[in-house]
Amino acid sequence: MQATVFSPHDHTHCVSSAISNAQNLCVERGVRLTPVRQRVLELVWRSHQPIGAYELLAGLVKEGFNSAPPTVYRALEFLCTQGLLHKLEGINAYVGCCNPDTPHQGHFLLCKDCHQAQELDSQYISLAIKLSADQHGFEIKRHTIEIVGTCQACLDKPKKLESEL
Amino acid sequence: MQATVFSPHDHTHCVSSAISNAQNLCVERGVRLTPVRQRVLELVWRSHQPIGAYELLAGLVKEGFNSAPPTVYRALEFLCTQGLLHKLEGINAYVGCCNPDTPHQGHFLLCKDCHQAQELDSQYISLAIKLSADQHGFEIKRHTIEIVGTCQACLDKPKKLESEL
DNA sequence: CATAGTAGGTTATAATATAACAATTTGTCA
DNA sequence: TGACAAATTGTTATATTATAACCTACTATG
Repeated sequence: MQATVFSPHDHTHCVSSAISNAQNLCVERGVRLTPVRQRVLELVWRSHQPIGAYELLAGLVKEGFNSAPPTVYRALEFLCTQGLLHKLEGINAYVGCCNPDTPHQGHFLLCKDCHQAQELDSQYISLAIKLSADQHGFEIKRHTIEIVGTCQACLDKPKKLESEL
Repeated sequence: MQATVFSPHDHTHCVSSAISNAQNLCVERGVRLTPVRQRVLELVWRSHQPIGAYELLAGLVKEGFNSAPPTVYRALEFLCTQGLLHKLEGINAYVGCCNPDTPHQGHFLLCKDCHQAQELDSQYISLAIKLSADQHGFEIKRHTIEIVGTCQACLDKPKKLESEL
């Protein structure tokens, strides 16, 4: 089985490579990965789960950044526009994009037990969507695919007892 | 081309048949389509676009129903649970389900010009999603598919002049 | 170093959603 | 029927998510 966010891995490495990748991309594109933006990106990547705007804001505050919502929302907007993050609409939370070099739409598996999000890259899903849209003469701008359920790791865990629920 | 919400049609008919269908379904299932619930369902169906909770609430108030948010959110929860409505997560709005008899997940085309939502029933999309999930040993509970773009009708309209934008 | 454009600071508020508890209605069965 | 349990709705308050508007500061470039 391939490595996923659901399986154990060295997450520190994920974070640092995501940041240096983002730095390179921003230079190439002539856009600025300012301190706030980079910090938000790091905070998202450090989180083992999709993370909400206000939780990110709390993280920024701890490090002396401005504490007003627009700060974090502006950074998030920039990062999403650059394809460095994806927003999960179903839960109002953000996750790092694994492959920001090639612009694409996020497809996600969201585990309702461990709350982790695995980004998919399925040509089949994209194709099926394109076919359906074409049948309706519909021109696609972007799409949101969020699949909620239980990941392999959580399925393998022993079931919780009633008393623990 | 098949009839869609994007093409002209007698919407009054859509509303009344949706309501009577809902009434039958609720009887069959032994659940109660109370006045508030039915009114919310009607308001959603009457709207030619996906409609938000607070706009629905305003509609309820006009007719003497209670004006507090829980009123409408409870009705929406009931209607979504019964599969009579779908929620569009990307825009926090609700649309009537065209086929509530057979429980299913909604797949939607959302036109960013006319703001109408067309529900799809694509086996290909469902299958592609199932395949991807299976590859990851992921057990699907539900999924959200929202495709944003421009519908056929809006593509056919003459482009707006700069001055009109 | 002027200046235009971009980014960030600050205050206020809008929009969306839920918690908690009380009151009422409905179904059911002794 | 009348009493009780369960479901529904009313009510108040508040939590959560997001943006508007306006001002200040930084940055790149000629």
